[in-house]
Amino acid sequence: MPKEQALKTAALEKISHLDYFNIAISVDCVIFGYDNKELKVLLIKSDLEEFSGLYSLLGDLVRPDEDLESASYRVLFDRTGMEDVYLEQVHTFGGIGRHPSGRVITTAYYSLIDITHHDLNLNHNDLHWHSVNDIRKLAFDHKLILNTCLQRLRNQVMDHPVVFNLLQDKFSLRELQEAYEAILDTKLDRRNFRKKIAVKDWLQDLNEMETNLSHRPGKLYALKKQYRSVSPKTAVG
Amino acid sequence: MPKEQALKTAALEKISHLDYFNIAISVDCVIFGYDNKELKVLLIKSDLEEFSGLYSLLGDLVRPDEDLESASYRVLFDRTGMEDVYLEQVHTFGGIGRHPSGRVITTAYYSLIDITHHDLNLNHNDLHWHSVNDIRKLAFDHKLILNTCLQRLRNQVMDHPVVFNLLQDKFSLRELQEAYEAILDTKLDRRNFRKKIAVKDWLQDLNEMETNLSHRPGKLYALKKQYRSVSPKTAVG
DNA sequence: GCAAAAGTGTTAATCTTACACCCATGC
DNA sequence: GCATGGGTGTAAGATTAACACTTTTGC
Repeated sequence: MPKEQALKTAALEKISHLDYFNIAISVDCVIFGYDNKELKVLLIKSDLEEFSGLYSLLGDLVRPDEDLESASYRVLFDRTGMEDVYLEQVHTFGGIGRHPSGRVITTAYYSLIDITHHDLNLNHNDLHWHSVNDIRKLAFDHKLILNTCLQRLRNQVMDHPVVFNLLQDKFSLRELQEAYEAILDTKLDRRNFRKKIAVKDWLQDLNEMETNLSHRPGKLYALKKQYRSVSPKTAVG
Repeated sequence: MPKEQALKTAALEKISHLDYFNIAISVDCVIFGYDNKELKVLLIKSDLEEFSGLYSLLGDLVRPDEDLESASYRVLFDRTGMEDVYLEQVHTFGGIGRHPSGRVITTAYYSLIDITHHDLNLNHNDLHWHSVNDIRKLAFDHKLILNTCLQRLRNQVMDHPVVFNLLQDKFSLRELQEAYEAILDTKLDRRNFRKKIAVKDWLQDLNEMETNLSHRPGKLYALKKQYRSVSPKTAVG
């Protein structure tokens, strides 16, 4: 059994044997990526017997000396090697029976990362990117958590410059539109999309063009510096 | 010292002496009311020495056999005597130093109640309704929690039929508009407001009129039955 | 020259805002 | 009859949605 799984299971078993008044708190990260025109989520094979064969989100218990955001960044860094990623708290799930090893309340975060980033380094054989649309069943209540986070993401993309976190630094408007279409699971009109994005004034024209294409290349853009924020505006919904 | 305060303090002190790995989880309820054209929030004098003289939100530790919503409903019922109130989770606050007695992570809920309801029975001398606009400083990080919940409430009122939870069953459009104005802290145009509400089709015309007024009485309305929901749509933001 | 995608503007429909007059009631 | 708020419609402006043709590139 790989080292960090052993650690996690041990910690949870310890908790399930502590006195009745104990409640553990964890964070779970819904790590979204984007590839091949599909929205992906990073999952790991569940290490619990009850869920054998099922995948689960990446999470861990919160340590006494770290706040929730730090715990989420730690999970992200430990699993992906990436820092400075976009992360936002979504909801806390506290159902009594949600964890088979004992009472565990979990706070869900969603995160957006560039799946092609050089720093990305999946440190575990059982970590895989799954197409969000193909996911049927997950361990624990993680399908509900995923759905809740996906809904939140969809509610944000038109008002906040977050989709860019899924893309490389330079991108064309086509790539951007396809990312929006993957997230929203819908087709968008090209002209209207471009107008809508132009009005928001999020983009910097790089005066560069795409290369190595078998068709007319598009202009390349980057997100303006002032919008490249790791954390969202103060906790709101 | 009143009984339930003693209980809460005792529980927290116990936790602060348990081993380092312990984290307690609580819920805090931002209970909004509406009176005299002002948005109010129910607060209690803090029972902690560190915060003497300050008010705090109503909260309690989560018990091992109840989920987060149940804990919030319990706090609400114990403090106000009211059941079936509107309640919605907003955010979880987990900063390391946020509670002087030890590590306490708290999930914030906001709630809307009819301040004139017969069942309302504030069971404690130190419980008071405070105008949201007048609140400067609260115990713990409760000012931040209040602001976060207020922001969430403001984001919801135009899209979801929640304001009605602050009003009596029968209300005039003027009363409704004044409640919106109190929440949004802004003046609204009467004709435009009525059009906007009419389009949503939330209201049932009761064919009754206001009485005992020194001016022309308005029609009375009620929220249509299908919108009288205690819990919001499944956890989203 | 053909395939593929880039780039671009107009019109109709919808939604939002601003704004003013007459009416019903209690005193 | 006066004070107070109830009730109502319209026009201008802003936003959104639908829609098609020409251009550039690689092959």
